[in-house]
Amino acid sequence: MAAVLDQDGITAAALELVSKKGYDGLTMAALARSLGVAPSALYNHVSSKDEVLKLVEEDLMSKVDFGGFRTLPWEEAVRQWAYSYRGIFARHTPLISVIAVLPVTDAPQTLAMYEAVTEGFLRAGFPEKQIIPSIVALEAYIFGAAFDANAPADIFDSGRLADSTPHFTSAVRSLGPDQNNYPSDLAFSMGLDALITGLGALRVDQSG
Amino acid sequence: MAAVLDQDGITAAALELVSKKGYDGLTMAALARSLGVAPSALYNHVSSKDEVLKLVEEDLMSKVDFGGFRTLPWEEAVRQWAYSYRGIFARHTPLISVIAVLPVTDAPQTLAMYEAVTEGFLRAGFPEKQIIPSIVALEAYIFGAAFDANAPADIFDSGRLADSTPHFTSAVRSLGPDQNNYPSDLAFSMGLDALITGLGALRVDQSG
DNA sequence: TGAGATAAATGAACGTCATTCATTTATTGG
DNA sequence: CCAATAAATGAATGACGTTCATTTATCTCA
Repeated sequence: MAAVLDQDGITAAALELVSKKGYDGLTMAALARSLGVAPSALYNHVSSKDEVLKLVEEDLMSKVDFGGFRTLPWEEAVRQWAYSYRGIFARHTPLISVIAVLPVTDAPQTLAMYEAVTEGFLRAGFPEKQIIPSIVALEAYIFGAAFDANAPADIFDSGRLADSTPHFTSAVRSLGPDQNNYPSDLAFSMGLDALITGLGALRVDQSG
Repeated sequence: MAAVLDQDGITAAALELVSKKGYDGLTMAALARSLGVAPSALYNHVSSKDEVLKLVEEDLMSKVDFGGFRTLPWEEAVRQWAYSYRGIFARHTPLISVIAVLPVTDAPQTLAMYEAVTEGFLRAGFPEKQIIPSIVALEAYIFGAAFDANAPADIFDSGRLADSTPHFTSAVRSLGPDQNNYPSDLAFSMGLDALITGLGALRVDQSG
């Protein structure tokens, strides 16, 4: 029969659906409808909805910018990579629990990213043994920050319990004229700087 | 009618159910069964399954150990808090996407924690404006690390693509005798040290 | 050219969920 | 003691992922 469907098409349709309706709107039925096909037809090309999520994840990984590791100083490369990584997955947080536990074995785009990042760390003078833990630590931070990026502005509103949390409430108010001012971007920048400084100290050769 | 049910009982039953069957086993039907009640009866005490998750989350928050902020040097207090926080939520990752976006307004335990942590930061000499972003950054890292803690040991197995990712594959192998050795704990420790060092530098008065 | 073999799409069906609602049951307050 | 109320029931609903027997179209090869 004429192949109306393939994994690339499914991936593209899933991405478009997610961007329009969010992850709640990503159902097998909706996905099939957007492809003009019956839901059961999808199962000739993917084994489950989980596989659809993996396909989407791999596609997103290919969009993460790790090019700086070839051209920029290590600190700048990490920063560029981290911002790009967080920016992409902030809009795809439901995938994070999938990625964080997903073996890279069948994820070529993810592997390509790790290879480039590892090379960058080597060039920057990191001892081989420190590289994977450093990347893991950075990724943990990036994933956590991606969640944060979706928090509502009033997430730290202590409400009627403000009286019993005076120091916290005051610290929140100190952030800006708005009573509730969620500092997701500022926090990301601060923590990233701290990580870059702290991890950078592990380098043996600081010339990279 | 005799109140067989209340929010505390529901929370306790949900926690026990999760510890025995995981979050897949936490269904409204299973929860009701464990309480000897019909599923619909739950809705007299909680408005939705999401509220059950929020109740569980608050209960877990009360178990996070932030006592060090009253007694230990700032670095040690942060370390203790972070380890406790990660240890608890590593077994409850499905809650993380809920927490990260949940306003603290109706979460007294969470607020209590923030108040204590904020006080610790103040005592340690942090400028008020830096405190919330620092806590947010630490929390992002802790949440991301909680996901990591559940990764399988072979998550970095590059499989048949090992040849095309030589530096990465070698870096993974350098970690230990096991071919695939996932360094979740080591990574957490390294990143946490880096964050503590980097954020600690923001202090004005280093005596705390 | 024509006859399988095969890959792909269909539609009906299933089981699992969370959730709703009319009804029943037990307790409490006036 | 009665009425109001809080709480539990069981049946029903709709959404969802997934399966499967069946049909349909294309490809291969004699």
